[in-house]
Amino acid sequence: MGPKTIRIRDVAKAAGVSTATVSRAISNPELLTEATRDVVFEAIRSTGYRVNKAARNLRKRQAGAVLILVPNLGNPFFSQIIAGMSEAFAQRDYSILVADTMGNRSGDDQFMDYFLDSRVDGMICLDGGLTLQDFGQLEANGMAGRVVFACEWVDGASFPSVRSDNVEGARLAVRHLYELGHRKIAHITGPHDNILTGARRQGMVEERTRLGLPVRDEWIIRGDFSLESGREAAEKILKMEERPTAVFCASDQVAFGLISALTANGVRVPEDMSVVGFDDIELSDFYVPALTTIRQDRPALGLKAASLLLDCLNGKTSMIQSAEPVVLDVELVVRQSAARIQ
Amino acid sequence: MGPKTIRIRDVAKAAGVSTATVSRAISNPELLTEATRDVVFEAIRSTGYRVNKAARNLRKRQAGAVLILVPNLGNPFFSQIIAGMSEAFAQRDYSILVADTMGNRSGDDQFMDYFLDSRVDGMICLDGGLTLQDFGQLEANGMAGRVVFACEWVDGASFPSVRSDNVEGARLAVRHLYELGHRKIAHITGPHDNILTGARRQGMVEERTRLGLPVRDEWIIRGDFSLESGREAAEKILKMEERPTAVFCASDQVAFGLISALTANGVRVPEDMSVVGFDDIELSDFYVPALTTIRQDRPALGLKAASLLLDCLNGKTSMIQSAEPVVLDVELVVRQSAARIQ
DNA sequence: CCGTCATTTGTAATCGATTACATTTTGTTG
DNA sequence: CAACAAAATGTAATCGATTACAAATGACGG
Repeated sequence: MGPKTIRIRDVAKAAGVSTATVSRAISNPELLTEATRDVVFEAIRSTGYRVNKAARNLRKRQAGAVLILVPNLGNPFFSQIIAGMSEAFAQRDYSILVADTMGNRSGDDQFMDYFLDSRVDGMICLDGGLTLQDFGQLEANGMAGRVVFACEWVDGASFPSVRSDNVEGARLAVRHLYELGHRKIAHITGPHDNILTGARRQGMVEERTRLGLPVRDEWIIRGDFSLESGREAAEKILKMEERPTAVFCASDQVAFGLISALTANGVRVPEDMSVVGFDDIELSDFYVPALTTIRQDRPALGLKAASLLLDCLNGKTSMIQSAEPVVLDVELVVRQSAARIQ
Repeated sequence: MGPKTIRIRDVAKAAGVSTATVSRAISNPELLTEATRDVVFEAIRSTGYRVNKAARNLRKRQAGAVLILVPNLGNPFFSQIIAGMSEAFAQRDYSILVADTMGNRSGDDQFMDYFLDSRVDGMICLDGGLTLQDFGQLEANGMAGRVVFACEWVDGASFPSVRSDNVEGARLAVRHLYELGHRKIAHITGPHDNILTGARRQGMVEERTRLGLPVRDEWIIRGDFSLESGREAAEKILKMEERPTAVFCASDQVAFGLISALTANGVRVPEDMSVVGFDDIELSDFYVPALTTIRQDRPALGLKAASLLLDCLNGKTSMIQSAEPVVLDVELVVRQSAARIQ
């Protein structure tokens, strides 16, 4: 039996005041006389009191926690964003629950349970793969205004969101390759139902058209952001009758998979083929060759998403209204994986 | 404003029974007649009732959540372990809170707050950097028996733990290099105060001695598991008067940092220098060259740690007693970064 | 020194589920 | 069918903090 728990009542007794006063000392200190406040705080210290969150949450009808929904925790891109968010939430005394959807498109709405069980007050969704049906659910249960999207988003749904300028990122990548003399540029996309896939491909195609580059259907290869899909794409590229001289990949992981397989097949990067990624995860600077890529500002993404959600939860309705997505600038990071065409 | 919440009382009314019966239908269905059970479940379905976790937690004096304490969420090695755990906990209806210590050795015991605020019932600690003082705290607050260590651990403290066979892993690495003809083998360690650092270095040194290999102090280079420290180590190696022909790194990330910097300086891996890592994160198979490394079974680690903790929390004291650490086998994964000496 | 209003503090209801204990129902047996 | 045990269900206290409302205290002008 551990030391028996100290309730607010015990503190009240020790301080010679009512429980209401103790409660106020904690959450609205300005309501109290300096004298009482001091007495109460002293009592809190001497008893070692800590508020019981379960009781508080029950009474205040809130959970004191937020859910972060990630498509793949194993991907460092996401885990580093989370690291950023966690700070913002910890400061405001929210706990963070993390759930990995594992690309689970089986529509079991598991994330919904967190809301329905009142385990969380809000959610940051890093997974744009939610179906519109899920959204019906969300709104029907009055959870609109408690959800913020980060990185990904859902077309047609008007939740606050923070994202990088994906279209511009793709343009930057293509332009960079163009300036290095490349004309035959391929693209490995993300999964076909992903919203980022669309944005990045769109930017890529637009810029390619604008620059008057040749177009070949087979130069747009379907991937899924994963290492493995980069490897698979490499095989396709090696078999092409007209091989591109450069590839823009929808993620750094894809780029790694691609380079790894190309190298294994005797195609040197960047001498024989230039490669550009997207994300700029930490490893990109340490790959061989160091990866030229588009940087997303992960800390800013996490922080901004966190503060958007906090605003929503604290009734800053102005924020909720502004369904204008927050779009963060991206940046081309030039390293060694893309070179002037030989 | 949403549809007003449905309380257990509402279900009771709908089913024509008492709240106690409803509660029992949910948590001890075997106590009820099949008939009443059916009536209650039907009422639950028709009302769309969901238990309020805050109320339950308050009454049951538990939190329904566990804390996972990670030294660095950005490291895929950890995030992939978490992915494994999360499944085990979700099944048993526990939420997981994730906190990143960010290598925070400032002794602010932040993780303690989660317990004291009764936000979590238990913790899995992936960070062996806790000081003995922290442990005094833990035990003083009756939190022994609620903590499980995974991967890392703390010497002298007797918490249940799951870990890989680090010593054997290091031996395997050295032996492999030996068999490839290497005699001058260096080692880049983890941070000096880390428990894994000790185990891996010990295995390395033991095997080196056993095989009668030459010893040079400067061949043991201090790192900290990070990419950057691998890069720094490369500089030291390049300046050595007697350069080793192979390096065993305490983590895959270190190996990447090392290879990246060596390559940038014209030292080819594996032709001029062999490198072996530790962990076998997903990327290792996609690095250039693909990394020869020691595989830790991450899914098993996560799963085992999770079930150990669940056992503890559910009073399987037999488990708590057995302070014998669970040690999982490691495996040498041969790829391209270590080659026969030329 | 009193009345009025503002400030500070206290009392007790409340959040919603669980469970000890009490009561009723069912089943068994002589 | 009475008598009793076992099984099923109900009643109400409880977990611990918050807060609406009530009461007390203090300030101040006349």
